[in-house]
Amino acid sequence: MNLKEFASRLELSQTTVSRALSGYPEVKQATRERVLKAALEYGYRPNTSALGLATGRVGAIGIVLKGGGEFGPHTSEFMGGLGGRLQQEEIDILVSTVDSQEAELTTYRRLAASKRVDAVILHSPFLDDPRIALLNSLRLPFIVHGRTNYAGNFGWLDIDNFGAVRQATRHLIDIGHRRIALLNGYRGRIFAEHRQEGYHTALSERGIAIDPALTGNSEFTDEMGFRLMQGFLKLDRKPTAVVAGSMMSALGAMRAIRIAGMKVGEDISLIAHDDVFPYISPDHLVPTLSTTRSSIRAAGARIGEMVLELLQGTPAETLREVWPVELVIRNSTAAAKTS
Amino acid sequence: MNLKEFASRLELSQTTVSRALSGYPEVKQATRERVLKAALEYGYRPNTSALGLATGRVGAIGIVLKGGGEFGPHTSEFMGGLGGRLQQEEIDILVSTVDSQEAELTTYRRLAASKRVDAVILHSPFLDDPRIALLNSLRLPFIVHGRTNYAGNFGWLDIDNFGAVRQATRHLIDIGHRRIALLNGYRGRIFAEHRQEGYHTALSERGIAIDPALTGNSEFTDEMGFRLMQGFLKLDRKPTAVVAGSMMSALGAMRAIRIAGMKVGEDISLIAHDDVFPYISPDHLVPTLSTTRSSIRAAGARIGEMVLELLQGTPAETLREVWPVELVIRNSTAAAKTS
DNA sequence: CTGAAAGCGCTTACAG
DNA sequence: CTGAAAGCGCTTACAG
Repeated sequence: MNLKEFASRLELSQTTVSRALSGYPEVKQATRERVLKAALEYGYRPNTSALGLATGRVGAIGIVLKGGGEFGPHTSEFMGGLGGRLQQEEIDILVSTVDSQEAELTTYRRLAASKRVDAVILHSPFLDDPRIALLNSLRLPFIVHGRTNYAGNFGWLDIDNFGAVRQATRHLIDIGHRRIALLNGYRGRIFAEHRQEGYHTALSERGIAIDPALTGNSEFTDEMGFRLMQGFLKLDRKPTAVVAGSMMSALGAMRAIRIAGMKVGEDISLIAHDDVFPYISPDHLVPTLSTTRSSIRAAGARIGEMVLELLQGTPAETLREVWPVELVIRNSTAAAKTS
Repeated sequence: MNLKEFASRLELSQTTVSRALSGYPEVKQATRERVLKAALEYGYRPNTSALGLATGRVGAIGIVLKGGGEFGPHTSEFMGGLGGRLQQEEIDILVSTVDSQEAELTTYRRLAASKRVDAVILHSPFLDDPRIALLNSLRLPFIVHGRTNYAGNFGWLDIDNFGAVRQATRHLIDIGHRRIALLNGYRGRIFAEHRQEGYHTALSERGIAIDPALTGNSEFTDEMGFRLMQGFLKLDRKPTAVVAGSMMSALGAMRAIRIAGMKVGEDISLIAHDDVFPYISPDHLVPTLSTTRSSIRAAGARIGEMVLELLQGTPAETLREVWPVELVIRNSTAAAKTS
């Protein structure tokens, strides 16, 4: 059913019905109630395309994902939070899949030119990310999950990756560890750079030399955690503690440690970054896992809110947040054995 | 830039430009080339809302996800495949998040009434799923990932869950196991029912009694695999073999087995269903993991194709596929110890 | 408080 | 092979 038919059934003009539905003040209360009730009864809803054409708003937020690796658990959780918040305003998420960085840029051009979304979420930014400049030039509103060094005027939400890893590393040093490994993301991604800095800072503060052999850069997967940990354990001077980038990396690392005949929380201490997945809890691992905790789902929800604010006219430069990260000590960390 | 401006720059009518862009045959070859070249140059693309209004097609396929659990690794992989195929036609995925079954139904009504998507993908169907009847009554085209018992006229793609588990269970029996556990999904979901039947059939065929204590029904997560396996290991008559529903369940189960001081592939045999995640390979586990293999990403891609065919007029009843599942024996399965 | 009508940016039947 | 114009279903400035 379209507006014309719906309005005629109510014996009102399209104008009045439209205004009643959109909450405009100039409609008599009784009329509005009658319209809203009838809309529910007939299941009338404005055609999105017509609405988009008339208002310029299409009620969708875009996110571009690389088909290969980016459809992972982190993205899922993030989108769960984002979608949950947007759903309250009946705004949906439009997912575009691409297979290269180049295709991603092309997709932003397409989304902007065809006015397919009201805004986009940019994620996992690089140092000086070319996507930022492109989105600015396309005048496509966006919020960044993460930060960049690009000095543009845009909103973002990031967690304190630097502080999280610095805190974790410091704690390990405090309880006697000197050979501390880091399972990090790929260089070039801002969050990985911040973590690396946090790690280096903590070590330097205590006068501990940095050994490049104790850093691994890869995806945050079980498998890569396993492989990198196996590599660490083959070193002549093995680490006695590890800071892992995610729960997935930690699971793989724990497996490698066990297979090598060592015990987590005794022979090797482990702290992982916990994005708070509903299906893997650090409290249920054996031993329970010390973590730096920050809900990526909550970040998604907040970013959804920030996008809504942005679209309502809030200046982008006021939409910037750094979330602190909490260190939670459990049983996977213990004082270094005196050798 | 809109069509009017674009056409006037080319000194052509909107009609001709529109036809050239849409590949209509009545346009002179030279004209078409000039238009296509200019479109690329100016970055002109039709406004999606206008296009949707004029044609009734909006270039998006919907998928409704429950915010809680459904944003997981299986969905991610599936969407990676789906999106990859749809992207070739510049069709995007519209994700709607809901938090209840009731909200899911409401969302289909909203999507249909507002003509927000051209079709939807239905996933994880139940026995006699109410969503099927609703989508039919809404006349919203859809393809089901999975099957249902509902006798409606619709397209679907499913893997042979029955055959996969029957085959795995049979193999374990063949190598001497009699106490075989099953880590399955929740009852009521068709795929879980099919797996349960495959398991029961294999046991019955060989005259092995079914012990309900050896079946666990839950999500396919590391944590649930761990917990359910711990439960099995507490039984007086422990299983000597396990069929796990996913790689995630298997990882948790392996952990539980190790913690109990047993060895996978020696004390306990394990076969897992492998949806082929790029980040967890059964060949890299220790021991390598025997699996029933079927790429959920490939299924997503094929379903994308089926949706496109459906929208082009292919009758739904001809769009039905059951994919066979391959049993791959690796080192996690071994002959039962003679006790 | 309500309504008639222009306009959003396309496609396409119709005319040439 | 090309174009003028109606129509898709809304919103909203304007008039009353």
